[in-house]
Amino acid sequence: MSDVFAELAWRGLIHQTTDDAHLPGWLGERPRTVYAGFDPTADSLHVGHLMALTILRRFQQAGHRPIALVGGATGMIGDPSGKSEERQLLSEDALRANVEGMQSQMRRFLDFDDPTRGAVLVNNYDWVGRFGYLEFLRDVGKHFPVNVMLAKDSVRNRLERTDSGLSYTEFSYMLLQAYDFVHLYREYDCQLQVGGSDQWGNITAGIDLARRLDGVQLHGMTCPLLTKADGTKMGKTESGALWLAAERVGPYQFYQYWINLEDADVDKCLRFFTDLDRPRIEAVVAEHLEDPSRRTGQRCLAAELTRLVHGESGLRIAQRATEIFFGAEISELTDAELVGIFTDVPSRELPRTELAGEGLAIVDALCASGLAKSKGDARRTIDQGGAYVNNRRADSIDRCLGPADLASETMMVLRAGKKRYALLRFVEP
RNA sequence: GGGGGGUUUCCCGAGCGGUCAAAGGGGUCAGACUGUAAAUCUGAUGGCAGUGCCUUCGCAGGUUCGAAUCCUGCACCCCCCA
Repeated sequence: MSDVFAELAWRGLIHQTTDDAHLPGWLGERPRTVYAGFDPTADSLHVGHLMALTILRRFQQAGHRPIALVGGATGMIGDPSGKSEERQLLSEDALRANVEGMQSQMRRFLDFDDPTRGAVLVNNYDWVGRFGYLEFLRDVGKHFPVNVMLAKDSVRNRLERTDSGLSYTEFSYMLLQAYDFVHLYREYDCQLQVGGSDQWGNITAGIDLARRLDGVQLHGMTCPLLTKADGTKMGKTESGALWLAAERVGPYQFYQYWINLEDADVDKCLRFFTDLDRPRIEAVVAEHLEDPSRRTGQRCLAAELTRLVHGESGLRIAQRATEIFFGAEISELTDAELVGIFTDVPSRELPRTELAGEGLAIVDALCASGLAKSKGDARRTIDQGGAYVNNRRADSIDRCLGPADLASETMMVLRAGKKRYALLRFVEP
C-alpha cells in the first residue's frame, strides 16, 4: 500500500480534511473504502467530474476500494451547493439514461473487476427510492437540527440572495446525501467521502448523522475546485462542456483543448489528472519552462489525458490530425489519412458536382462547412485574412474552389482563423 | 388590494417621434505580435444583396408622412405601501 495521502497532497488535491493528523496513518493501516458522488445531469461525464474520478482512481491504485455513487435519487432534487438557482428537475427516464451513460465511462478510470479492491458502482436511488416520507423524517430528519442546516454555507448563500429562494426540496438535499454516507458505511464499511470543496457541508452532514445513528466517526476530504488561472471554469469550450463521450467531443477536439491550455494551468493539470509520477512531472515542467514555445507541458498533458479518455487509437487520431492541420500547406494526402479525422472535426458532405464548371464559391464553402454562420460572416472572415484552403490563405472573396483544390481524392481542408478547421468531402451523388 | 419602475440587438446597458440596425461595455470572431499560450493593440459583430432591400427594440393593436421612442390593451418582472 502506497501513501495515498502524501500522493494526493503533493498533487494539490487536498483542500480540506476532517482530520489532517490521523488520516494518513488511518489510510496506511489497511485498505479502506472511499466514495465520491456524481450528479447525473447528463448522459456523459465531463471534465468537471474528472477530479473526483481521478482521486478515486488514485485511491484504488494505492490499494483502497473506491465506490462511485451515482445520484439517481439526489439528482432528482439537485444539490443547492454552489448553485445560484434551483435546478430543473429531471424525469426518471432521463435520469436512468444518464446514469447508464456515466457508468460506462467510469470503466476507463476505475477497475471494477479486481477481487479485493474492485470499484463498486452504486445508485442511491436503490435505497433512497424505497424510503417512505414518514419513515425518512422519523429515522433521518429527526437527527438534523435546523439551526445547523441553516448555518451551512450552501444554504446561507442561497438565503442571502434576494433574487432566488431555496425550496424545501433543495433544503432537504443534504439529508439525502448525509444518509448516503451512512448507508455506504453500513453496507460497504465505507468510512471516507471525497468531493469538491463545495461538498464540505454535505460531507460533514453525513459524518454527523453517522455519529448520531451508529456512533461511528467517519471521515471526509475535499479537493479544490477546478478553475483556470484566469478565474474561468476549466473545461468550458465554445460549445459547452468538455465532455468525455467521443460522440460529444471527439478525440481531436479533446486533445486540442489541452494543447491550448495556457501555461499557468499546465503544471496543475499534470498533477491533478495524469498518472505520471512526481519526478516525471517535474521533469516535464522544467523542460516546459526552459522553452515554453515548444509547449512540452501541453503536449504531454494532452497526450496523457486523451489516451486515458479515448484510448491509444483516439490519441493517434488526435495527434495525426494535429500534425496535418498545424503543419505546412496541405496537399497530396489520401482519403485514408483523412477519414479518421473526418468524423472528429466539423465536416460536411457535398455533391462533387459543386466543384464542376465555375466551382464552389469560397463564401459558400465556408458556410457549408459550418465555419461561418452566414455569408456575411464568411465575407468578413475572408476580408480580414482569416480564411484558408488547405492551409493556404484565400485572400479574395471571389475565389472559387475546383477539383484542383482538393487535398485528397475527395476532401478539402478549410480553416477560419488560426485554429478552427473543417473538412468538406465531395461525393458522387 | 393601492402606488411606482421596468421589459432594447448574444449578455449588460444607453436611446425617449425622423439623421437608429440602434451609443458604450462585455462576450464572440478575425488580424498583428507570439508559442495553436497569456497580456496588449487593431478591426469586425442582424440577414440578404454591395451605396439598396428585408427582419429586429416583451406581445397585440392604434396615432402619425414617419415610432425602439406617443396612445390603448395584454403578459411577465422589480420596488414601495396595505
